[in-house]
Amino acid sequence: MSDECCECTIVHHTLIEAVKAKLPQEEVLYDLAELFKVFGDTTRVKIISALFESEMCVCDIAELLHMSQSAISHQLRVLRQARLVKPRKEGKVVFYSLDDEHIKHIFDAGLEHILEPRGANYGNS
Amino acid sequence: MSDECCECTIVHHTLIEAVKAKLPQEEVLYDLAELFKVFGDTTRVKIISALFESEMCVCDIAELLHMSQSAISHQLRVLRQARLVKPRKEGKVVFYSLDDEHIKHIFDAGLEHILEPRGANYGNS
DNA sequence: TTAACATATGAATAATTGTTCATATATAAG
DNA sequence: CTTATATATGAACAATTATTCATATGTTAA
Repeated sequence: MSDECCECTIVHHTLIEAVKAKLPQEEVLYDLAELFKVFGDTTRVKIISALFESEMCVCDIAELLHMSQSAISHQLRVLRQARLVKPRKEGKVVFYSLDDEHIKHIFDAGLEHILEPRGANYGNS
Repeated sequence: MSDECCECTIVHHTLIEAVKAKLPQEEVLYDLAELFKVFGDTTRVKIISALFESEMCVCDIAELLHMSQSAISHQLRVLRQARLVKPRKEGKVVFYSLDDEHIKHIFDAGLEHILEPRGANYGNS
């Protein structure tokens, strides 16, 4: 609980303890980061975006995004493992669709931020 | 618009064109992925989570998360560039706070998915 | 069974990214 | 000015990750 990790001396200990007490469980924050990581790739965002419109087979997605079947299949696995998409098998063909409506919420919440008119730009120092 | 990139033959061209017409602009999807990428790191998720409770200085955050000032400062830059946090300078000390309420929406939408009771697990094939 | 095809997956490679270390900048105090 | 301190940042390194290539699995049709 002391200053072992931080070389500063102006530390607001009371505040830190108060915030620490309110932080969600470590595991929840880890899982949350893992989830957002899945959304943090253009290819996967495109796949999700496409599946908002319609269920699609692997082949269609590959064609739509001009990417290899293998690349799409690998990404679908990541999306499956995050429970974002679910497969439906019909003969040789596997159709993927979105697993639940939370995905739309996450997506739209992100869009809100992206499409917001920009004020001061803090990015360039 | 043909099969150059996909070795499959069962391609639903009509569907693909329909979906393609409805996809958001390439740039929007790219920016969206970039935004989620920022949320896709445990350290940054923890910082954001902490700032929900209170504005904090760099030093406090470093102490809270048991990390170096440098590491936190680097991550705050990423968050700044994504317009997720904003700095407030007070003498030598810089206090950071969340830039807008969209962040809470994104965060909560992610939590919805994380905390949902799990049904079939598609992840392990 | 064999051939054809849609999808999945392991290994390798290239690119991206988080942290550390050293150091720079900026502000306050002496 | 000089010193001390809070924060920022460039470079290097380690770890992670997306795609490609080759191949495996599973299903249909002959």
